[in-house]
Amino acid sequence: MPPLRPVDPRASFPEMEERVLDRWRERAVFAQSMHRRRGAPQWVFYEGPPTANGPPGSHHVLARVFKDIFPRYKTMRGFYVERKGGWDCHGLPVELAVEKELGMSSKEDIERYGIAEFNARCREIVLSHVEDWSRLTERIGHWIDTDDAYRTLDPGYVESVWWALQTIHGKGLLYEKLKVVPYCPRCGTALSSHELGQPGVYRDVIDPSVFVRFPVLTGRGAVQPGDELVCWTTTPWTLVSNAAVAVDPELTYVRARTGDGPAQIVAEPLVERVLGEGAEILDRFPGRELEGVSYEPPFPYIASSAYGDRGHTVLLGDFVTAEDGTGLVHTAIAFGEDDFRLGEQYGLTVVNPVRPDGTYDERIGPYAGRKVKDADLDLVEDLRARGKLLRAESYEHSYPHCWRCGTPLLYYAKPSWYIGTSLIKDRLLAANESVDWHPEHVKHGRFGHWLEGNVDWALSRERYWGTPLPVWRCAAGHVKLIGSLTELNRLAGTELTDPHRPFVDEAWFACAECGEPMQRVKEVIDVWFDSGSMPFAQYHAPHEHEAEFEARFPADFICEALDQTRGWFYSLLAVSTLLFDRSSYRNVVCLGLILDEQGRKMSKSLGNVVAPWEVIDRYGADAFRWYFFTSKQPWDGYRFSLETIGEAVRQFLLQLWNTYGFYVLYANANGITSESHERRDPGRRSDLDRWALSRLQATIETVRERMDAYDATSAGRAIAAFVDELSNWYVRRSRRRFWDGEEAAFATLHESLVTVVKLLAPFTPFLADEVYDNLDGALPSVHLADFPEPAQRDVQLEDDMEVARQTVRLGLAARGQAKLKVRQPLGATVVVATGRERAAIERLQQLVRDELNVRELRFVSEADELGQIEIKPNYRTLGPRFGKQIPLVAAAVAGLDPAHASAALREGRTVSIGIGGHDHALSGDDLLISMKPLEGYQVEREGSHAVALELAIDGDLRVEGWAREIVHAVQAARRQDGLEVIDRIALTLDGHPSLLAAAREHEPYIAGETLAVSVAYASREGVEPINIDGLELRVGVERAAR
RNA sequence: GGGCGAUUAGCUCAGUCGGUUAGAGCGCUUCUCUGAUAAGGAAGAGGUCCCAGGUUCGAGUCCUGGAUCGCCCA
Repeated sequence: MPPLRPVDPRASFPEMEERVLDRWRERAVFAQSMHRRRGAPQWVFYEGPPTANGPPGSHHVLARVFKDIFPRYKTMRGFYVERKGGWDCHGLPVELAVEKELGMSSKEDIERYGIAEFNARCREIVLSHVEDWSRLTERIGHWIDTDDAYRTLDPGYVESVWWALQTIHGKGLLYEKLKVVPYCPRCGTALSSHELGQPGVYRDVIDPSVFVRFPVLTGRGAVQPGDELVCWTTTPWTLVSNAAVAVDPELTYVRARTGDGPAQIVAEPLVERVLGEGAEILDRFPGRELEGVSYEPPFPYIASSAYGDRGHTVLLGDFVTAEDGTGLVHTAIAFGEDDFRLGEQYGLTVVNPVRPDGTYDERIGPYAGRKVKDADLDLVEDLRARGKLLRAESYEHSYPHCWRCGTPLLYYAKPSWYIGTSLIKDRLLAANESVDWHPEHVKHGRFGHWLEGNVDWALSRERYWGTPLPVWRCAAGHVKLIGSLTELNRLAGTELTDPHRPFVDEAWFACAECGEPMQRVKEVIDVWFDSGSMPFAQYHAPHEHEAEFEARFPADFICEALDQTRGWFYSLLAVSTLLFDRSSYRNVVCLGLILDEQGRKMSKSLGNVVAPWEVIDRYGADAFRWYFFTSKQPWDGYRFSLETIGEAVRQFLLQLWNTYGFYVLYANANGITSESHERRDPGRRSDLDRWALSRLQATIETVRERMDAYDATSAGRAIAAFVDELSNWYVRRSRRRFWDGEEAAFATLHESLVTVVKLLAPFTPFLADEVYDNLDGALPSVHLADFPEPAQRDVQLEDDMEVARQTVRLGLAARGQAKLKVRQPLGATVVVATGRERAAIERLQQLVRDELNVRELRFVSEADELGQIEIKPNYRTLGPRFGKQIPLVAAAVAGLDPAHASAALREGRTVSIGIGGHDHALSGDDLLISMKPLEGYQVEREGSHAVALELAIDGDLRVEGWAREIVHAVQAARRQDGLEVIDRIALTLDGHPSLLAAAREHEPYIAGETLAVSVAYASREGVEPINIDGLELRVGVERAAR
């Protein structure tokens, strides 16, 4: 068995990781990890497809490492976890990039250029950054199969989506309808509600706020012809198509006059705000009395009759409020959802004088051809010139913009295709009940509320690069849904292999009902429907591989950023509920935003973006991963900078690395190999060994339990806590045993390290594999190992050790207070402890003595020797028992004689107190004993436990202290001379006779500690002396033959 | 305007079922240990647990209202 690879304590993690990557490639570790689990129970992961038309950022690293850790964990737990990648290929972002590249600004440009050519370019550019993505994905250790990734543009994928729509249509849930939709005039298409949910859609903008006078033509009740209705709007461009005015039937309105102008109608609560102070109220009446009043519209371009009988009259609406405006709402039925509903209710005809490109059509006279938003100010001036304007102000509010091109959206009535998701709202809610959300509050909070308010899914987009809506229609309006290319080719007699536009648009066939030609409608579909269809479409199901789909539906686990609540989380749930009446996922982990150190969003304009490669090149992928997993719960978001990653490295990765390096150094020095451990004798393990292994078992339990609950944060922190105990207690207290080559110690540390790296493998796959490969190597990689199973713990020993460590803490604190360095031995430490605590410290007293450097440990159970006892009530037990009488109990306890009471409790008796004329017995659980230190001792205490140091130092102790100082000086000299830790030396000492005498007295000790094969007392003139207690010592160290 | 979340030391974060004197790491000061360590240990400085009410014997924790920040929606 060859010696272990030496470990460089200053190794570069990035370089180490590159070597591990090479090894993975060489040994095909990812493929093997899958292969070994073939046939095992499946654990299903779905990849939410990213769009690879830009380089990946740090937030993508976050998503990818969380998508990696749980599949790795489940694989090690024995599951078969297929990791099929995926790419989102269609959609407006891609089209926009191409438009930009080709210098286009409208749909006409695209059609002039040619849809075939345009789409061909989209196809090329959509995966333009797939190389960047793959490189980063591999480098951060995200194991996902990008070779077999699904792509939403593949004909098979599209066919599956067609099948889904055909099925949904078969259930009567697909329909076309005129509705007011948020519409981007630049992109020429409507946006779905979840597109409105994209970040950056709502922005604060300043719009005109105008109060317009509508002269009454036909009065009613108190309202006279010549009076004016005062209406308010922030979209002056819609005034040209004013169709009606809406009022609240229940609200009180007034007819009021200021100065000698005409009487004006406004809602009563708004009189002052609209008309100013001093308006004279002439009449007062409920809104319903205004119904039927007719008025002169603000612009003459569209005649009242065009809207029908109720055109340009007052109507009653349930959406009118008196919160702002005037209480009279200008209604343009083509440009507002409320307006549109009102129009439907009163049977108004929709008149839409705005063209799809956002310009007025020829009906709007002088404004024809102008972009509507740009006409706002001119329209206001027009009103002013004609005396129709009461007041114009500006108004700041948040307004939606196109999520890709930033154009302000118009609310605009147009025909669109919808899926009737609101009809299955109850089923969506039921499906959500079956999902475990992390964090939990999303389920009934953000996501649940979103489902409660479900509206029909606006599915169609009048664009080019997308899954074509598979709807064919004849002149008579008969509709046929196509579910596959085969079906289409059979009907149309074509041989299409690409389902995209424009080719698919040319396929036509005769209507089965009327024989007329059926043509495809022009729309493509919302890309979110594509990604929501991935559970089956990634396998081309149900057209083929249906078994694969069924075996991998639903997913056990998905993970995306929180902004996918209304994106992929919704589209997945909606599609699977529509088709299969169940959720397509069981567990979701949501991820938060990545902010900079100051808590600001990372953005190019602020220059605070941390690029993934910066982190990887400096600290490595494991550091990046470890930070994301353990710094906080992922959904809370991150305050992120290079420095915080550096801290993660120092805090954890280096600590583990050094512990590992320590093992290798001394294992090699002592000829210990992995095989040595196979014949180890567990019976010879010390308490410390068994403690470390018991803590290891506890860690395994915690890690498994937390990982099963999708809580990588707590699991990772548990590993870190164990590594800290291992390094700072186990190794620290066991060093001599490693120097001496004691096999039980090597076996223990070996088992601990190998097990830790198995626990760690899903977290920091590179470091874990590097350590595993060197220390164990039974398998080609740690990632092929089974996850550790917890074994029996020794809880008693763990508790005892905790008490011993507490004693050490107190003792060191006492030394610190007394300003006595640890190298100076002391005669005795007096420990106050009783019962279990005393037994624990006695059991582990060797450890305590060594760590505190005292010769003797004495116990007293009476704290009086060291300090005064105090007794306090234990509220946790007494509170529930006494309730409101607690203050009386506290007073009674304060009145007890502490020494007497503590003696009684120690003997297992109870203490009696009288409350309200009754005696109550208090047991040891009900009272907490602590101590106040006495003068004259250096006492540190914590609860019922105290440690006192005997400060007297006699000659013997002094000399031993000097001997230890000499050892320290020799070690420093060794290090300064660059000796290896296992080099033997010839030692020469020179200096003050007292020190030399001390050295002679303790020569075997000094020689043993410093690996000196000889000790000479001779002149070392010329060597810089060192000072021990004011005495000089000169140390000479020479390497000796071994 | 509504929904969800957050607010604890200079910074990053823990804080269990409501229970005694609210913790850790980083940074700072002083000391210390070192035969792996860029590490470790001890002490010090550093807190209005966002604010105000309420429930309770007892509130960082539960309730109500408010403030600020973030996200999502309108």
